[in-house]
Amino acid sequence: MTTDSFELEQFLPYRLNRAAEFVGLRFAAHYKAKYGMTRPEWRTLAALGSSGRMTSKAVGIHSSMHKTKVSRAVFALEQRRWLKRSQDETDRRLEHLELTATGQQAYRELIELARGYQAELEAEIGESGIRMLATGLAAIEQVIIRSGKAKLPEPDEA
Amino acid sequence: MTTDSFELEQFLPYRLNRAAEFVGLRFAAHYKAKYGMTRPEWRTLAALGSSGRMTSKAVGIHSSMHKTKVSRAVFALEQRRWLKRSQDETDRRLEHLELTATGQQAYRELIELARGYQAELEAEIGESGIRMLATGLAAIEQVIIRSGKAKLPEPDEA
DNA sequence: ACGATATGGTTGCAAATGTAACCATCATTT
DNA sequence: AAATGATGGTTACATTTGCAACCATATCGT
Repeated sequence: MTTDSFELEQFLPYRLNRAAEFVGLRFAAHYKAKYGMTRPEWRTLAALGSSGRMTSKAVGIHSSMHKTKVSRAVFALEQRRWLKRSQDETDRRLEHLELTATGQQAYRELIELARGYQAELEAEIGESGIRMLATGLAAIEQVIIRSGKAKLPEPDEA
Repeated sequence: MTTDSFELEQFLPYRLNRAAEFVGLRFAAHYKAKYGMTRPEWRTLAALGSSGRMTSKAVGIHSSMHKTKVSRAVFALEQRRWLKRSQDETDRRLEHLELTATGQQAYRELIELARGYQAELEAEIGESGIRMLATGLAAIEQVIIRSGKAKLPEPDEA
């Protein structure tokens, strides 16, 4: 009986993925063209830029990225002299990351780009569309948090 | 002036991507565990299962996948004897794809899985959340279509 | 009818990613 | 204080991906 129609077009995971991919790639094209940076790098920069000095682990939590992605992004940004590491004195396992002056400059430019893109999106999607989307996403975020993949970064700390 | 706060948490591409990843991976875990199949394979199966005989290119359009992804997925499904190809008689460049009996059986099971998961999601997210999300996604889909990445498959044809 | 161009589809190669194992350090137990 | 186990972070390896070049066939312009 339940053998009737199934349309990919109506399937939520599919729709979400397609929308995310479209919206994400279009933005990535901007910073990739302008700064040759990858998404993990952009996210790392954004995390450090907005929340300041923090560890790799904290970056991962802030930006929902796996250890290894963060590790490689940090390495790349370090090469570029956009960030510097410093060992924690009391716990020598962890190192604190911080944007350099150049890094902060790049951050400022990048968030301008991001704001511009978000505005562009809002114009295309329409105000009510955006509001609804945001509400729906918030609901999913709740599910994510409940599911244990929580983040919610307090002003400092993981 | 515009140098004030920027939070990744509020950035639409980021939020969309995280939600899509969460929702998508959780579903993928189901069919990966049960059938050892990849997402491109699942999408291909879904496209062929719901719309019947069509070409690789059409599959790509139906499921928003790049040529190469489709090509590889088709190959995998063929190995598994879930689909068979047949040359078009009048245009020998293209080949038509069709699910075998086994493939159709797998399809039926898979869409049961998908329906179950979608129901689960709706329960977690809540009815109003789902409605809003769907509306927001529809708005984005309009943008995608206008942007030239259209799909909109007529009963047959690319 | 012939060269240029386009189209469906595959493949080679480089880059991105995920997984698991790993290293070093810290915490806990005894 | 030694053994056990956790934790932050990196790395090796296999898999997945994207891009561009490619092959074969078809179409278009002349």
